[in-house]
Amino acid sequence: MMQKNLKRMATMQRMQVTGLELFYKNGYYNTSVDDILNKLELSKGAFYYHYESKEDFFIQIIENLLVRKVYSMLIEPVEGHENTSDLIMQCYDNALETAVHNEMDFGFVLGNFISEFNGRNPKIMKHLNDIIKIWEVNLVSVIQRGKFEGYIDRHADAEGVALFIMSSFMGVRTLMVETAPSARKYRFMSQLRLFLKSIENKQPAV
Amino acid sequence: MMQKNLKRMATMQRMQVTGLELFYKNGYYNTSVDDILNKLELSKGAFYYHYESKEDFFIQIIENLLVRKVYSMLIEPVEGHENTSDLIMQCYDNALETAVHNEMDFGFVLGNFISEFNGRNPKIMKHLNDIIKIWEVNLVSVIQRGKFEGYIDRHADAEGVALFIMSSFMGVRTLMVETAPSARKYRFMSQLRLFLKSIENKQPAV
DNA sequence: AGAATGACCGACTCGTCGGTTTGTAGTATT
DNA sequence: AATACTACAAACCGACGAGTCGGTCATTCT
Repeated sequence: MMQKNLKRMATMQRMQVTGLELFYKNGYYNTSVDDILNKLELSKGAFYYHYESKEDFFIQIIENLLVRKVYSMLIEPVEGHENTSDLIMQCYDNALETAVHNEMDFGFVLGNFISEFNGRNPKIMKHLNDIIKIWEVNLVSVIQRGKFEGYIDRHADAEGVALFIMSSFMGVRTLMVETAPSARKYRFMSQLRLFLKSIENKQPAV
Repeated sequence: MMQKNLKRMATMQRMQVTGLELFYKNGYYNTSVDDILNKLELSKGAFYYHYESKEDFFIQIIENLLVRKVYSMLIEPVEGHENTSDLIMQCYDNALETAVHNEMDFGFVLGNFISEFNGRNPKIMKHLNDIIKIWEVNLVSVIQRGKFEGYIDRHADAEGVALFIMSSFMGVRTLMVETAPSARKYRFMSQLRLFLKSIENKQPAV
């Protein structure tokens, strides 16, 4: 009976992975359940045996895949105890690198879905916003800690800095989709570095 | 015979204005031609008398409405000869204010459509990208001029700064859609001010 | 007045998509 | 061996949406 459950979960997992891939590529409303099923060579019956609806399916994708990916790509990497702005730089440099190679980076996936569901599906929006909040809260606390540990200027506004970083990151991803992603990444990172330098603590505790 | 043309253009204009409104609110693929027609109390026949297809209709909206709005909201306001960063601040402060009141601001409209059409409709993407390019080229040249006129540090990377401003603006609009738009606008503008201060010319020519 | 044309109506086609229902091969249970 | 349940398959339903088409009616031209 553990075997049973394993099979069930394997199929659901396959559906979710392919689902996220297609939803990301074509948009949620532009991807039919059949598109996903065809790719997996499964039938409608299989889908509605495991999920209540397309919406339910998508929410499970958010909870199972999106949340974890955002965690591992945008949250965990900045949680070390080294110099705060170095950590942030490395994290976002890395995240943008996946974008250059046209892979899914999950900060952008998030931004895409938010603009797709905003004002259209409050239920899904709530789940997406929860992820944004987790990201934001974490970034704020990382910056706060940077202040305590002497890396960041004590006068810096942690909420403001976090918002600015998140905004510029999500925005540059939109601008990288068509034109010279690699050059734009480089330019963007240079400016982000300047910005982070400007809020570093000038008289670090020795 | 001029009367004729006037009637034609009036109807087409009404369709486009309502079309943009609904496309913005619900997305392009999520808005049916009938939705627009019902709101205007017009029929399918009227629509396909004036436009070849839904796509043709949308492209005309871009050329007639979007381009001009971006011009008047994001390009013209920064073209004065006062202090460059002041002009930029005022322009984006103003653009975000419309966002706070849930109106259409056209930087965001642009970002929304880009993420909706990216990878799905190359033809429309081309038109949207053209607007982005116009915006970018203009912002770069404004910063260049700011350097010549002594407002901006000569060592600043104009392309980088422009990209950073555009990115952060488009990004913060996404983050303003659900949570505390007014507070986020304030925080964002503070950080933008800091960033612009950091590239101002420290020894202005007297 | 009669013909032509511009602007529009509304019914219809044809395809798509979310969701339902019925059936069934394999596996586990009793 | 009979039963029941899991994990699907396949056919189907109703809606909705883009685009078509024959027709209408007022205005303009001749």
